[in-house]
Amino acid sequence: MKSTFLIEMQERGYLNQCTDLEKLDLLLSKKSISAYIGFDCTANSLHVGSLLQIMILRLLQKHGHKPIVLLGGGTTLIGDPSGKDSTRKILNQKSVKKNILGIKKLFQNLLNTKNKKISPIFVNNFSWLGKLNYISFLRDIGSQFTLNKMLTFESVKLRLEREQSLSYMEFNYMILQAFDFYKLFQKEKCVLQLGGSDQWGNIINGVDLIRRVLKKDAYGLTSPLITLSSGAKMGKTEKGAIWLNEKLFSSYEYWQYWRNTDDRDVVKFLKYFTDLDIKKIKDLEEKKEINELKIILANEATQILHGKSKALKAEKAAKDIFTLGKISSDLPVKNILEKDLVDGINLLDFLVSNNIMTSKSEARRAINNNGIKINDELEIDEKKIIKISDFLNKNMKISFGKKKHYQFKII
RNA sequence: GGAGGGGUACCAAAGCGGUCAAAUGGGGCGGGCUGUAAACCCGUUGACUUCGGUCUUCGAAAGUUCGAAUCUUUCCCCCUCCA
Repeated sequence: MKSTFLIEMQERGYLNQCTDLEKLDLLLSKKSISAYIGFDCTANSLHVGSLLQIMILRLLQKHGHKPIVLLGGGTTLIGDPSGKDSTRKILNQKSVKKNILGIKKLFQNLLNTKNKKISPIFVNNFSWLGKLNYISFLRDIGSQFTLNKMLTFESVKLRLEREQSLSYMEFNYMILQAFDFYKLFQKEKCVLQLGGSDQWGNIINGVDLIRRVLKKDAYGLTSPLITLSSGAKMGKTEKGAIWLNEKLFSSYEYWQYWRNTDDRDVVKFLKYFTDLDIKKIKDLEEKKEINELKIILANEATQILHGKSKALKAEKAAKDIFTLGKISSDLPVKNILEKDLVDGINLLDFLVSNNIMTSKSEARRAINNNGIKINDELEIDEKKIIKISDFLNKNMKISFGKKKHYQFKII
């Protein structure tokens, strides 16, 4: 391989399948190109499950290519059936719009927006899908797809085999995604679509469409599905997703997520989710002890998403809490109004309203299981009222279990 | 289109008139051990509660009954066999 982008893709283990690796390599080594990845807008933030795709966009920039971030404002209204064995609920336009704003904001930190040559282009496929004319779309694009072929795709086959219903609407998803690629090829000279391995079917449809209608070459490249050594899916703790948006998942929690990586996954994740180069990772692997590696992983990963100072703070907080066993001033802080504390706040309500627990029953259970600590002291009274006196120098720490710590400050 | 089997909590799966907020396993959460890991052990796992209970949940709706996840009817969905 000649192209530095593909070489690094391979080294890091991002490479799964390509429509034509040799030709693509030749093209990439000769000139700078535009490549796109589509993101579903089913929530107002992305979660760790999308992180690998984001890392690939970053890598693209690193090697001088231009990323296109396609926000699926149109396709999210339809719902991609790939990899799902049942129809998911359909969002309305308003929430999709809101989600797009949230997701777009994430990319500001994650991608290089300063260097004009490689700064990302954001597109929303609703801008063309939203005004399609049904008849002409069927004639121009629909005619290029045969049912015979469409029925052979994994996403379709799976549903049909299991006799799970697949609506006509969802069945069209792959055509819409193919059309996206076609549009971007025309509008932005985008010659490459990237995606997870579950997108393979959708991607080759786009490549085919471009070849057939425009008689031009375009390429598709997929990354492998990440599985954890424990067998679980990446990105979800069962309690909830690991969100990238700091409001949903604080930088401290994010740091902890990586710090708690399974031993067996650490090196793999260093390659996947940090900017450290491969040599450096090999070197670290030999020289550092596993827990040090985890800290490096947590620092690097947090830095990419939340910036260096947040990463350092998270590390410092972890050190204070776990190594020194003291209350840390570097935890993210939530402010509490002094006037709200005058009458005191019921602990159960406090835990729920600050998203530490999802229900009062859960909070009761946590207390009964010796899981709640206030300022590092076990709290066993579920009727406890939080008062100003629970704050030391206007600060209070609540811990749930050994790992989750929350800091509150009176203002 | 015909015949049979089935839809139970996050998942799998038992229950088949009251003792059922529903056995068991997996998963989750908390505790212990440890290295903030894995493995293992213990506890816990619908919501609200003045801790007496109350409310919602066994595909959907209606009904029988003092009482239904359990019986009846209709509907929806899945599986197997036949056409």
